[in-house]
Amino acid sequence: MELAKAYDPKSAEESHYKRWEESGFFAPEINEDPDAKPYSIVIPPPNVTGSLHMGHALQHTIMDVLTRWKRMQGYRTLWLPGTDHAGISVQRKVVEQLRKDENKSPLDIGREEFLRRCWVWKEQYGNTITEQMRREGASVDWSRHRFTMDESLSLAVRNVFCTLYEEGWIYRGLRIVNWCPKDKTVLSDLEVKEETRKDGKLTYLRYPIVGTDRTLTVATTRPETMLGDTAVAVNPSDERYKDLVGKMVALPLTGREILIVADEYVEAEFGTGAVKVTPAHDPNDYQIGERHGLEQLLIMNDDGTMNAAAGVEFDGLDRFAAREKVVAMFDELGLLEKVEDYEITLPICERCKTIVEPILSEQWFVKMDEMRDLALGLMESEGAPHFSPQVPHEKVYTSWLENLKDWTISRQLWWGHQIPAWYDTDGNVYVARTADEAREKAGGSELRQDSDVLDTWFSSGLWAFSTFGWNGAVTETNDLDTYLPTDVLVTGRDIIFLWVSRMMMLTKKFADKTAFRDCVITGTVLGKDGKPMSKSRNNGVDPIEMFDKFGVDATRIYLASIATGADIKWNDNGVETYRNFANKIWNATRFSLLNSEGAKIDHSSLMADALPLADRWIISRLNQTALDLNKALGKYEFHSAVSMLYHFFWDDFCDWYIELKKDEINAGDVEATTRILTILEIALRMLHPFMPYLTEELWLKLPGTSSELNNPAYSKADASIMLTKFPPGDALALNGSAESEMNAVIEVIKKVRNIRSEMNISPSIKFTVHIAAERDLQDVMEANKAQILKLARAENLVISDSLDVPKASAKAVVAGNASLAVPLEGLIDFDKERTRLNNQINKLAEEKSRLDAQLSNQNFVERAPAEKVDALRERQSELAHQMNTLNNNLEALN
RNA sequence: GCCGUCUUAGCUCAGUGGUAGAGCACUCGCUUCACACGCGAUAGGUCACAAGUUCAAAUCUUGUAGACGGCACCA
Repeated sequence: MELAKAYDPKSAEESHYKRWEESGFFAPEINEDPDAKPYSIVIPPPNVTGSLHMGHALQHTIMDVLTRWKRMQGYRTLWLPGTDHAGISVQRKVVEQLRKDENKSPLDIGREEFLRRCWVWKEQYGNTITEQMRREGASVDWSRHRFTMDESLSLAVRNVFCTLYEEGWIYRGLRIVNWCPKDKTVLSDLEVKEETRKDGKLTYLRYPIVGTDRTLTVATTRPETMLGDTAVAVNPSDERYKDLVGKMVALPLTGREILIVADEYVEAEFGTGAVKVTPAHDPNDYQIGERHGLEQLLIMNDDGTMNAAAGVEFDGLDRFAAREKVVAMFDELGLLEKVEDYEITLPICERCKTIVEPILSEQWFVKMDEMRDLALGLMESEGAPHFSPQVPHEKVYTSWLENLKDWTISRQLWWGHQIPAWYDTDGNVYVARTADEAREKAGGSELRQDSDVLDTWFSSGLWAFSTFGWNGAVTETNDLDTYLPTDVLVTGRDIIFLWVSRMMMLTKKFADKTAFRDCVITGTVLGKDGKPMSKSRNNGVDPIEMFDKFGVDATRIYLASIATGADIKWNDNGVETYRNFANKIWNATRFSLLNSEGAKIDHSSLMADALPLADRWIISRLNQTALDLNKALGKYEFHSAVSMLYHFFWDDFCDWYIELKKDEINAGDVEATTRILTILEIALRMLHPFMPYLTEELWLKLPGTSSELNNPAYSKADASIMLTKFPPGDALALNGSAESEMNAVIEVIKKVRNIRSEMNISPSIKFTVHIAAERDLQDVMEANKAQILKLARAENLVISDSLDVPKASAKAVVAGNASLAVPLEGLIDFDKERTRLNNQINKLAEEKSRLDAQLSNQNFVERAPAEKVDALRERQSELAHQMNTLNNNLEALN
C-alpha cells in the first residue's frame, strides 16, 4: 500500500469520528472488564450561545488526552458532555431577535411565549459547540449528554433549592445588590467587574445647615444620589463637626430636612470628612442607615432612570442626565463648591459593560457560612481539590472561601429555572417543590409564583452529580455510584469561584461526596498582541481556522505542549511545528510500509535474542519514553509528555533508527521490517491521545492490526488504535549498555559529518574513516560498520588500536578515549583544519578550567556528594586526554 | 491597601540546587531513492537588576525595577 507524499488531515478527520461514535467507543459500556476501575470527567458545560474558542480547544484537548489515555489503560472511562442554558446570554439573544424581527418586547408576547422562543432558539443554535467538539475529536459519551434545563436537572434544582430553604441556608431579604440597568437584573458579586476611569469627577456639594447660615460640604462621585440622601454622617471624634451632630441640613432640590449623624465609618481625613448618606443606593450608607434607623429612599427605576421619589423635575430622567442636572442646579443655587478630576473605579456588568448601580432590592440569597465550611473542610481533610498547578490556585481558592459573602441567586430573567416560591395576596411566601405543594401549604389562598429565575451557576453547581441522575427524588443511580467522585476537573481560572467552589460545596452537601479529586487550571490563550482574545480587540484566533489550516491533531498537540497553567501568546508557528511533526509521522509510516511485504506487527519480535545494537537501543529508548510519558501524564505535565514524544519520534526513531535500518529494510529484511513496524505501532499508540485522527488513520494501514491488538477490556469491539493498550513501558527493557554503545556510534557519525561540513567536502565525495579505540569499542564499531559508512557517507572504515594516517587528515576525539581521522589528501585546507581543531580545544579548555577550579575548591571536594565529585574527576581526566590528543593533532599539521 | 505570578537565545516558550534547552527565524551545505512540512553542520545567552544563603543558584531568601493577575476599598 502506498501512502500519499504528505499528510492531508481532512480525510482522516472526516472518516474516523463518526465510526468511533457509532461503534460506541466513547461510552464506558464498551469496557467489558467487570473489574475495570472507573475514570470520569464532567465537561465544564459550554454556554449554548457559545461557539468554540481557543480556551475550549485547550481544555477539551487536555480532557480528551486524559480520557483516551485512561481508556487505553483499560479504565471504565467516561467523559460526560453537556451544555449550560446561560440565562442572561440566551435571554439577550432572544430579546434582540424579537426586537429586530417583530419590533416587540418580551412583555408584548408574555412569559410563556417568550420561553417557547428561547427553546426554539436553543434547538436551532444551541448545538453549534457540540458539533464543533466532534471536529475536535473529543471522545465524549454523547449518549449521556446533559443540558442544565433537562427535566431531571431542573428537578434537581428545585429540590436543592427547597432543601436549602427548609434548612435555613437560603433566605429572601432586602439588601444592597448589584443592579444592571441594561439587563434589568441583579448580579452576583462575581459577575461584576471593575473598570478604572481617569476621567471621573469628585463633586463637592454644600448642604445648608438648618437654623444657621452655615453649610456643610460633602463630596460625591454620584451627585444624583443626593436626591435619595436621608442623612449626613461625620466621624464622632471630628472636632470640626462635633457641634453639628444632631442638627439638620436642608437638603437642596428636595425640600427635605435630614439629620447629621456621627458614625465611626467616616474617615475625618478623607474628602471633607462629611459623607452624604444614601441608604438605598450604597452598601456602606445602608450600614450607616441600619445603625441610625434612617429612611431608605429608593430614587431609581430598574432601567437606571430616576423615579418619582427623586422629585418631579427628575422623574424619568436617566441617571447620568440627572447627575448633570443636579450639578447644574447646585451651581445655580451657589451651592456647588467645586468639581475635581478624580480617578475612579467603576463596577461594570461583566457581560454588557454597563455601569452597575448599587441598589436596595429584595432578592434571594444563599447563606455561605455552612457552604464555606463544607468546601474548606474538604480541602482540610482530603486536600480536595488538588489544583494543578497548586501554586497559586490553592491559596487563592481557600482565602476566597474564608472571606466569602452571601450569594445572590435570584435573577430578573425569564429564561432559566424559575424560583420555586409562591406568594399569597398578603405577601406570605411558600417555598415548595410543585405548585400543588405550595397551594397545599398556603391552605387554598390564591398564589402567584416568584417571577425570577435562579443564577445560571446555581444549576451548574449541581453539575457533578445532577448529570449522573441525582435529582432529589432519585438519589441513587449506578452512574453516581460508579463515576462520583469524578477524577479531575479541567477548567480556567476565571470560574474557580463561580463554579469550582460551588460544585465542591453542593456536591458534598447533597451527594455527600467530593465532586472531583483533582482540578487542572489551564492558562489563558492570549492573542498575538499578548492580550486576552476578545471581539472588541479583534485579536481572536478561531480554532476551526487552525483546524483547517494545520489540522486538528497539530492544533491539539500544540495546545497540549503549553505548560500547564501558563498563559501563552498565540503563534501559528507553534502549530506549524506540529503540522510538520504530523507529516513526519505520516512519512515515517509511509517509509515503513514501502518495503513491508511479508512483515507485520509482531510484539514478540522485540523480545528476540541477539538483536542488532540499533534495535536494542531503540527498544530501550521506547520503554524509557513510555515510562516517562505515563509519569508525566499522571502529574498533568502535558508539555513534557509532548516534548518527549516529539523527540523520541523525530530524533530517536526517524533520524537515527530508521536511518540506521535503511539498508536492511531496502534489502527486504522481513525481520527488520517487522521490528520497525512494531516499534512504530507502539509509538502511534503513545501519540494517540494527542493526535487521534492521524494515529488511527495510520494504525489501520499497518499490516497485522486487528481487534486482537485491542486491550482485553475491549476484545469484542472492532479494531481501533483508541482501544489498544496504552504502552506502560517496561523498566526491565531499559538497556544502559545499548544506549551508551549507540551513543558512541552516533558520536562518531556526528564527528565525521562535522569534518565534512566544516571542511566543505561535497556529500558526493566518499572517504575513508579511521577509528582508534579500545578493544570493546572497536567491536561496537565493527558491528555497526555498515551503518557508520552509510550515515557518515564514507566508503571505508579502518578500525585499529592507534591512528596511522597521513598528515593531510582531519581529526577528532570521541568519548571513551577514542579518536578518529579522515585522510583528505588534496582536499584538506590546513588553515581550516587548524581553526577547527582550535575551536574544539577551546571548547574543551573552557569546560576543563571550570572543572579544575571546582575540583581544587577544598570545600566542594569535602562537602559535595562523593559520586558527584567522582563524576567530575572522571570528566576532568577525559577532557585532559582529549585535549592532549587534539593538541598532538594540531602539532602534526605543522 | 492586601495576596500572588511573571521577567531565560532575534521571536514564542520549557527548565525539578550540580556542564543553560526546544521550536521557529538566522548562517553554511545538500534535488542522499519516507518526508524541502525534509536532511546535515554551525552560530546565537551577564537566565531583569542587586544583595544574601550554599561547596554549588536560572532554581532558595530578601530587596529594586518592569509587566500582569486576584481580592478589598473607592464620600
